[in-house]
Amino acid sequence: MKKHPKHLSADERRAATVDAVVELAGEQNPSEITTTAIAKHMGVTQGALFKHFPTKDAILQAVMEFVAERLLSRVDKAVRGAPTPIAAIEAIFMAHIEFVVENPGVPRMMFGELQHAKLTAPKRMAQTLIRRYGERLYGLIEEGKATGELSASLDTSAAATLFIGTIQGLVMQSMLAGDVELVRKDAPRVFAIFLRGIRSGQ
Amino acid sequence: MKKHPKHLSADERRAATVDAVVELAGEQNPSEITTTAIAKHMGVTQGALFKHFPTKDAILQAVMEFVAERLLSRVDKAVRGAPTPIAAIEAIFMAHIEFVVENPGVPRMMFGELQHAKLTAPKRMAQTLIRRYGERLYGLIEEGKATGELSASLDTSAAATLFIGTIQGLVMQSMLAGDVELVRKDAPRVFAIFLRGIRSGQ
DNA sequence: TAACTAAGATAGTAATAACTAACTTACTTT
DNA sequence: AAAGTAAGTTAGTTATTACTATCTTAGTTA
Repeated sequence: MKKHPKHLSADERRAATVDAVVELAGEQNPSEITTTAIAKHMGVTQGALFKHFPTKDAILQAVMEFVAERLLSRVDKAVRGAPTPIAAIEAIFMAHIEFVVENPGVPRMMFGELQHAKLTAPKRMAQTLIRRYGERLYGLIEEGKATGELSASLDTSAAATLFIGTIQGLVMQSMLAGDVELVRKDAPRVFAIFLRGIRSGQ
Repeated sequence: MKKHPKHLSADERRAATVDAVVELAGEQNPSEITTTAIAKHMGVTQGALFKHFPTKDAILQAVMEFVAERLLSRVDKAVRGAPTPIAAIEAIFMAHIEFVVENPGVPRMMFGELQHAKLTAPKRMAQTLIRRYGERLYGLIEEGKATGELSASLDTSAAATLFIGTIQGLVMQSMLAGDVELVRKDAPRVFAIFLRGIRSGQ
């Protein structure tokens, strides 16, 4: 509910819709976000949404696509600026945390989508995102083992799982406390323990 | 849909209702579990549920109470049988994983409840459970630091957060793969990394 | 400026949700 | 065995959901 130019182009309206969903997901249970709520949040009637999306699922899919693109591009950027595998892993971690703090609705939506029994379009998007994310992690960890920075006996896929879980745990804490900023403060402390678990014995 | 004695006592019917919800949560999105689905799963009409619970929220609250009791009693049992703090922490971890594998709907329900914007009764139950769980963890970690098993410089609350996140990450993996058994296999490998992160220098 | 098109509003529909009132069946108690 | 009660069924009500058909307005092009 920021600015209300009545008429937007189709592209702009679609982008505004995605933004609205991401914002709403930061305030309320993603599974309770109705098309009416989305429309109201953008200052438009509910029916107008269906001029730009054939179905609600298509809206959610567009959101997941947007999120995937944004997050992965940040991850790639973080990797590029890091001199060593460990530095890259830490950079990814912090970039991810920053993304979560800025868009607290995103992990909640992701988790919500994954819970669906049948394989909906947005759920498939979420799966693809995590898979691609995991692949990047896997590669970096293997690289770290090769350079000797990380323990040679490290279980790579277990480490990747723990990495994602570490972030997940922080998100959960923030949901419990109802305070997103808490994540930013706790992140380095939790990451330090994770790092100690994977780096080569001094 | 196992056995259908038409008439049960109120207590039995309430227990059967809780069981039904836990089972359903293992198969489908918890937020999509309707009172109709619950009733059908127990071989009873939908209206019958409201002879035993005033509202749907009351059903969910009863489920959370049941879950909290069950999980915490397992945790306490695991602690009692462990000789050292590290052994206790590992026992809790494995007991929790076992609980999750047996009741895959539980973590999904918990996470779903926490996502609600307003503080519903079941959400408060979930918060209390995690808080009490965290307190036990905190105490054990401090104990481990005192005995020298755990690194003296360890950040206790960060370690507790990571512990929960470690389980959360495993659950997420299982939801991605759609295979709960996977958790049981991966758990020891992931826990090993966590342990390496918290225990005292080699 | 007239004609056309794209975006939005209005006012619906059908499906499904939680919940309820009235009735019926099974069990218990004396 | 009669009477009372607890448990369950039937058939609703109201509210809300995603989605849609029809009309109106704003913006663009000839």
